[in-house]
Amino acid sequence: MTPKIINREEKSREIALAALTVFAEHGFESTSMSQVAEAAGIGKGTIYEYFHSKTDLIIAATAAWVQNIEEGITPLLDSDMDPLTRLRTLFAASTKAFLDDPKVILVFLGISQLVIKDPALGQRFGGAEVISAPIRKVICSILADGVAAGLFHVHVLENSESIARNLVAFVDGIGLHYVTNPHAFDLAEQINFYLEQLIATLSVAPNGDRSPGVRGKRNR
Amino acid sequence: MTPKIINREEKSREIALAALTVFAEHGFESTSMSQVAEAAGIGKGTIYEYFHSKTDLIIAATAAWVQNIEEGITPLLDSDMDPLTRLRTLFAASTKAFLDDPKVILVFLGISQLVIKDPALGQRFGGAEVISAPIRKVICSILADGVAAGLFHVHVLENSESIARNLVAFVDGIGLHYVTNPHAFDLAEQINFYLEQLIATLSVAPNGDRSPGVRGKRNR
Amino acid sequence: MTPKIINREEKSREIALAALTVFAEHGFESTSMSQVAEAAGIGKGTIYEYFHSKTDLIIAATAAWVQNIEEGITPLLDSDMDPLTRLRTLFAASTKAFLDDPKVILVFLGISQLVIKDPALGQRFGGAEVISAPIRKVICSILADGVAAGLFHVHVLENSESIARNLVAFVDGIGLHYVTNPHAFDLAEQINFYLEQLIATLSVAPNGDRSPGVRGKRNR
Amino acid sequence: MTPKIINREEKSREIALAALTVFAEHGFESTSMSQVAEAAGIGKGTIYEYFHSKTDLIIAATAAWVQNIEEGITPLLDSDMDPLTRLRTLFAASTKAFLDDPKVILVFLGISQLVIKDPALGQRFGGAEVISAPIRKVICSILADGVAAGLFHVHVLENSESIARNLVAFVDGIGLHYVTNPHAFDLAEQINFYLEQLIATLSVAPNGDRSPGVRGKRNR
DNA sequence: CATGAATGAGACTTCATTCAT
DNA sequence: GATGAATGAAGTCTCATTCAT
Repeated sequence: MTPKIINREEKSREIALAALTVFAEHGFESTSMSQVAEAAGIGKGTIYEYFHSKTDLIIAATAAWVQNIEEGITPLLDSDMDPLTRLRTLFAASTKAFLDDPKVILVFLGISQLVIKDPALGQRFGGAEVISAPIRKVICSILADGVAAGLFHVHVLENSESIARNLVAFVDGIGLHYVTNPHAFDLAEQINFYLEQLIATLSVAPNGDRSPGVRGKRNR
Repeated sequence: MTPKIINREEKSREIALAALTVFAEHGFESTSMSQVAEAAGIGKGTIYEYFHSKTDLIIAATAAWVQNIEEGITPLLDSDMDPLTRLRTLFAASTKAFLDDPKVILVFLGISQLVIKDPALGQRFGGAEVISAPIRKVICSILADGVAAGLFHVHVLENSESIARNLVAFVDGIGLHYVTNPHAFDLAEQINFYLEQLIATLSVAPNGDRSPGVRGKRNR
Repeated sequence: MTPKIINREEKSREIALAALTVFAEHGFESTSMSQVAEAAGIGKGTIYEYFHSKTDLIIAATAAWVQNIEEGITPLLDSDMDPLTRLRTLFAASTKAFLDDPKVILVFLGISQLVIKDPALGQRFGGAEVISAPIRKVICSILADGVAAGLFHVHVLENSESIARNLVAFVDGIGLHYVTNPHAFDLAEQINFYLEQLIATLSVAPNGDRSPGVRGKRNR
Repeated sequence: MTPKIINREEKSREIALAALTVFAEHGFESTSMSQVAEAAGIGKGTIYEYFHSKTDLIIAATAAWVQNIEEGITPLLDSDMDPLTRLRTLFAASTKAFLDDPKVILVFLGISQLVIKDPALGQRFGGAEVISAPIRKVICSILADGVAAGLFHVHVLENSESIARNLVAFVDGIGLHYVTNPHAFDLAEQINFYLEQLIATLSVAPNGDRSPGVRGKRNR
């Protein structure tokens, strides 16, 4: 009469997070549902009470991952720090994330492979577009604040979406290269190089000269 | 009685190229050795005469892929085109490669996952470092020529390795995002935006002012 | 505080009938207890309050099915129609049942398989013997009436059990063939052919000649 | 260079026959592929080299079964025995088959369930229609010979297909009832009763009177 | 050298049954 | 009594790899 009360929402998230951990450790295809179950501390069959298939599980795991990222960077959204510092903090965080747990990108690769192989899944899930959305949003916000503060050139505004998208793509790309051969180069240095180069491009030159880069789209 | 004379080298490459094709179509883990054999027009067991394991095969396939890329871009190395045109041509080619056959990146993802999961493999193989080497070399060459031609600032020289590495990482990153959701943005436009922004940063400003971006590394 | 008063008998039958429906739709082994629970509008665990196992459930479902049949044909038992009409009506009903809901035979197949696999179950349950009992009883009754009315030869009486058994077996057999390939033949026509042939055999010939068929058992 | 030469046809049949044995023992759904493999003396995976799925396997097993039956009864086709003896021999054989190995009908039930659940399979496979074809053919042949020999009434000819179909259906039906509860009745006696009744109906009466049963179809 | 038949470990998934609430 | 969350055994099927020919 009093059925066991379970918060399905919460338990789903628990399982998804556990899955995230093991997917990040061994990759999606190489991780068995048994491993996920063990990591979640539940029985194998229980997973299927919450997720219809392994594919559904990685989608949820990815969503949980995105949410984690989002929660981590949200403070940068409404900060009273100056935009440059916020941008550098954001990058430092991304760098640290890669250095601390380089394999998380395996989750990204896993979902990417699924989406590439089954485009219908991409339609349903959104792909990297969805994953990168929160961080792109923060970047755009910072750029807008920078323009408002007179730090960045006004033309930055009209290109902020593209700038943010490229920035995120770069970080993912360099991160992927890094985990593939961590001894080849210094990740932090490389990201920092990109960042300072970008900031220089965005900034209003001290002498008032307009940095031309941000109007690149018109040069096609 | 006359033993069949076989050029192991050549046949290995044939198989590797066939493997490249199917890996690019379905992904590494989702491709069976049978499919590879069929694509290569040989028996399943024969593959094992040339490669010790499936992992060895994707390594060879990746190497063949890199060689393909290398051959495709070598003309840009010793071209008499001006550096800017060569740079734009190089980017245009990369863009075209992604647009024409987006799934090739599955090969890259496959080898990356292997390397990430088994770092020892990374040591032996080199990871993305090796894959991107030829293209980075070409970029560095173009940059050097640009500096020599007075188009790029001299400080570009000391950072050309980093510039090239970031550039390649960006293209891989944006390409990965693209194949994951081709409807989200215009790949060519996005890559072009990055390129022109970069060129602006590298170029000697008309007024002789030094573009500050290329010295980013000093700002750490 | 007042314990809910539940008529176990009645609820058992409700569940059994719900089970009958889904077993008839998908077959016994292919139907999950969840589906039964859903069809019955109760919780999965509740089934086990009334039935010890899935096997017990199909036994009960079969019994309920038999009872349904029984109730459907009982009117033919004490009818004032003449025996021939009653016989034809009975056959027409059987034919209609097969044509209307061919899959019900899945229940029969399911229970048969169980019984065959576990003969002990057969001992406990009775198998097709029990299922066909009511209809055989009606047939025997009709035959007796027919003899009494002078329509059927008196020798029919001593063989009525065998006649009824063969008749039921035939209908099951032809029905099974039918559901297996409904396009192969016309079920109604085929059953009708059997029926009229049988009636001819049973009937007292107009000229008073004895139909020899009903004495077949003596010819062994 | 000299690949192992395997007669796929023959090995397929071997496996199918082994499958037939175990399916007949435990039923289709209750038999695991491991059991089939063990019965066939091969590895589990080997089955899938010859059959695409478990469903394909039971189709092949059924076909092999039909072929066995066919081979067993073919001698009756061109026999110089008189038609009545041939008919009785055929029935005796069927009876013996059921008594010797009652569970074979499980194969029939298994395939029937599959076909009922997936009508498309029925289209592809033919259902009971195909299984019973050879035996119906023999029956029709015997009936024709009987008419030619003046034993059976000429009207038998025009109904021989229906007679054969009903006959087979009856045997299947009574066999199914029998295996479900072998203690309920005497199978041989019951089949014999049907047979002699049928023969009586078909036969030309000694006094030249036409047996009316064979014209049943006209009585609708 | 070349082949493909054979294999068995292991993957995903289903489901009858139990039991705490 | 009633429930449904939890489970693990078991099932079907895949596939990298081996090896006799």
